[in-house]
Amino acid sequence: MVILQVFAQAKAGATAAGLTERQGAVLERALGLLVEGGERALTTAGVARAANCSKESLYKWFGDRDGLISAMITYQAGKVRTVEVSAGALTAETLRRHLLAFASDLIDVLSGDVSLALNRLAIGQASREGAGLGRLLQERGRRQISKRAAALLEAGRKAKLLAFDSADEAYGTLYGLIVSDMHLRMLLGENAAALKKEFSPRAEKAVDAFLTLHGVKG
Amino acid sequence: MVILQVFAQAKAGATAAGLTERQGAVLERALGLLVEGGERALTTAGVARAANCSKESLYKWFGDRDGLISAMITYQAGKVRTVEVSAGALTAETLRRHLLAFASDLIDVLSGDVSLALNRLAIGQASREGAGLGRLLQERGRRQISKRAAALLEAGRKAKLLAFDSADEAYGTLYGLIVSDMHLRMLLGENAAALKKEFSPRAEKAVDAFLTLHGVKG
DNA sequence: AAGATGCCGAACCGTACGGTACGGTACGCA
DNA sequence: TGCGTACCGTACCGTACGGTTCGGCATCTT
Repeated sequence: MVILQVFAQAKAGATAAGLTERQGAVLERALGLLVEGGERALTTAGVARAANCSKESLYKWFGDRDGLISAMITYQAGKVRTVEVSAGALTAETLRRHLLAFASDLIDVLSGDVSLALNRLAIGQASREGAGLGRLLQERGRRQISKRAAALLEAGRKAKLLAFDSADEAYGTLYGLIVSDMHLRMLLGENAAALKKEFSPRAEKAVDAFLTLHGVKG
Repeated sequence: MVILQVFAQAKAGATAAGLTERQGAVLERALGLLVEGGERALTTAGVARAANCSKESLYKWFGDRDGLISAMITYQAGKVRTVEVSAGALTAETLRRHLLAFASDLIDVLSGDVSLALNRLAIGQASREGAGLGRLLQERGRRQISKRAAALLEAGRKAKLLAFDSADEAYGTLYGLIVSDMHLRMLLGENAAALKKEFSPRAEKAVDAFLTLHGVKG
């Protein structure tokens, strides 16, 4: 059984990707620029100026602009960690609590400034260049969190508290119930804080609905 | 009670927005460019060349590049129509059939080339410029389809086939069950046809799940 | 002490884009 | 026949960006 814990740690993002601390700091500033002004603000000159480094160093470290962006994604992904915590036997109540925690963390992750900015960037470039950034973002970001959820669901099934055919499909149901169209609306520019405030209270209903669909009555 | 029917009609998109047929044709070409090459391909010179018109005319008709994009959105929205068809009394079976049709149409709309391209464009520009395009897209695109769904849900409640507190919330549940993360994955560049093929069969399960949650057993 | 390395800051280059201006043409109208 | 209007095609302008180059400085190594 797992519990999902999200925490941010700048150094972890850098060292996880085999980067100098200085390079991590540069990526941090680049992310700041991206969050603040979108893709338009993410110019090589702008990053160099904001990070007090030279463009020469940027190109030496990251190759080109796309390399910089890729590094930003992996760096950011390195900061978000999901911690596995084994616990005692799963009961209906603890399962529900874990699902609620997952829902809350999921909403937190999706509504984060940097997450939204990176998703916007990857989506904006998805048309040209065969979805490389999109795959990267998917791989480094969504994959882990969905793996955690799958593990939680699997534990629920083993404890005979949940019933479903496909864990992936069940996860899709859980995700849809929690997120609905919140993420898209945030990406389109709706006030993220307001939407988060609107959807957080619904998380409980979403979990209850999921348990109605897939819970084993006991 | 409503049935949702989606059809495309080029002329309707133009005249609905008070545009010349020629201007509609230009917007059509512009949409083609956008679908084909993403935002990078949507240059004023490129549109002029592709549509055999002069840049001068583009600026006279649409003001500037943003005006062109806005016109493209409203033009495209004008092509997608939801037709209200009144019918006889709603039964459990017809309600289910209508929900299934809605799910299918929703998946069709979200996975359409032009829809994806416009959503990518609006999302890419959501950071700068106070989400103007995003609001426009939301207003002209999502709003109508959600209104139709709300009407259907309301009819279901009136016929004592559905039970829910908030129609908006129920719609959110239905939407989440149908779409899950399909839309986002498409926007990030995953093969849209493959995803559509993956999610279409699930539509039935989604509707069944929705009826499990909100249906009145009879 | 002397070279090597790593980096900064600034200048530079080619290109591409948004927007404007202008000459030329087809068409409607008096 | 002459004039106005609307439009096309092209050339043009200013700017901004990605990427490269270079001079200079500070630190490290031998």
